[in-house]
Amino acid sequence: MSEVLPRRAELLALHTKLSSIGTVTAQMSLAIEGLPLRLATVAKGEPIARDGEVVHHSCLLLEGMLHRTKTTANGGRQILSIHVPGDIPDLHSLHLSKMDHSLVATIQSNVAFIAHADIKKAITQSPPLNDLFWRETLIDAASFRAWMIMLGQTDSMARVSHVLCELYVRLSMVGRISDNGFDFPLTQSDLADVVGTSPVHVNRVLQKMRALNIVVLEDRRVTVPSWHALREIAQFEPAYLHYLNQKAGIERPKPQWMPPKA
Amino acid sequence: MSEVLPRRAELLALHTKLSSIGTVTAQMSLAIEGLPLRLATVAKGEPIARDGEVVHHSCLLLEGMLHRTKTTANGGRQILSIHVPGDIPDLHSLHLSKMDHSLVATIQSNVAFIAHADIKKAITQSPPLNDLFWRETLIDAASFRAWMIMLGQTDSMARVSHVLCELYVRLSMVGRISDNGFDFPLTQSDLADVVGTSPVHVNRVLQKMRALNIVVLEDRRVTVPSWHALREIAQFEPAYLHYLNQKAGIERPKPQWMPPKA
DNA sequence: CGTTGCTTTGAACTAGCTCAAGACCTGTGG
DNA sequence: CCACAGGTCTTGAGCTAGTTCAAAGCAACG
Repeated sequence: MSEVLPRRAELLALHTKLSSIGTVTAQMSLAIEGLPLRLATVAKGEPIARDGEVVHHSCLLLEGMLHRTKTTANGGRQILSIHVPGDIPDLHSLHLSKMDHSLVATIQSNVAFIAHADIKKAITQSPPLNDLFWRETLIDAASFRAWMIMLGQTDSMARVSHVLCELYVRLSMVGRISDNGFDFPLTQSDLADVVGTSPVHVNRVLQKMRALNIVVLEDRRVTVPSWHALREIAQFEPAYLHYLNQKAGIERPKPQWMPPKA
Repeated sequence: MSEVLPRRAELLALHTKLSSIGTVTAQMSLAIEGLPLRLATVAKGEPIARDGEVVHHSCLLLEGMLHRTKTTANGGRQILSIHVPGDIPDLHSLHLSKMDHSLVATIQSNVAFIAHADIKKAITQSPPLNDLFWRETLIDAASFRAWMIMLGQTDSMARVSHVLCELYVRLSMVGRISDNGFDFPLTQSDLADVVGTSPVHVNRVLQKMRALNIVVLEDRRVTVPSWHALREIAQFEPAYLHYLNQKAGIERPKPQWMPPKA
């Protein structure tokens, strides 16, 4: 991908992610290396940032899965996004420090907290890094737009397919796809709160997709026997993810990078 | 709002908008003043930027209304956002130059195009302006999240209410509310593509709301007899708009600023 | 006046919901 | 080793919010 790999192993996923959406020069790499990290492990279900809270750091996901969620006054819950290693799901808090939703660990995850002050110092020193981080938050927004379209315009099968397609592509960029599938820790109820339907209905949709051999969700793992069919049902067009590698996600996405064995 | 008013009349709405979401110093004001503008009038229905196109300028809305829209492969259409004077709806194209949706004039509108190169120069010279523009795009994203919640979790009456609440608040910030209402150029079909239901159903919802005297949409104009009731139905919480004036939108929002008579 | 675009109405239909119960699995404590 | 509790998945059956199709009413405009 890029010439300069980070010395710190924790930063590999971030580096891969940033390289997939922009150019990471040696100088930018250096600026990133210099960021003071506070490593932490977050247990499944634990909040990292709460709705309404004012935060002074952002959170880089190293390993595991996070999601953003908002509970409505009527007891509903909408999951707003799902995050994979290399993501900084609350980077927006840099300029919007009061959270308007919660960030939660989907499974036990390793994260690195980075103080806003340190990020600001780094991006002031490196304008290209400022722009790349900004771009990252803009792609985030593009993803919201894609989810709005899925929620507003498509039926439940297409919605489920869209979410799985997007995850497949994003996980493949950071080398988390194996055997045509990936670990998927959400319950069917959680998935219902992603796609805006009832858990019962999600169950029936998943059964149908399983029967059609399009996608199999079993034992917290998604297997995709037919990428073509899945993509077709979702009408999935990965352009909105704005990866530099144009072809990413149109054919069955190949893992772009392999994580080193622990 | 702020001490320093722009000398150029075109920039009033922008200045008001920026002041409502952040601090605009004299120096920032100067940097904005220096931006070369290309003024233009766009006819109703005309695209300003097309899905898939690569753009090299952004568009400041001076007067009128714009909306972002995406047409799906199955012939569906989702309206992603509605824009009021002072907005720069495609500011994101600064770092995401390939459009993943279209920007269209809802009615005949006056706009000012600003070249990306000029914006980049201005925000490089003024880091606070960089941050304020970034913040603007982040609030945009927050709005998408709010719409996702409305689409995923609420019934059609709440959806319609939400959209009207948000518009009411945002228009009030730039002084476009009069007689407890505002001009609303969307047809019922357009509104259906905002809230993700059929036009027929929007019609019935509007009739019900009219009967309950919550909101009256007639002759391209929205009148809100009961802000309290409207807000209640939408469960509208304007915190996500991240206005500095905390109270904006909780009580019936007062026009924050009055446009000068032409 | 005739066309065009928007709104309104009716009536049949359906995707997805709710409620409720049973099956299954995993971990915990006795 | 068993029993039980709690979470998840599955199934059935009746219900409802919203859809589709088609037609009619109503402006505004040339």
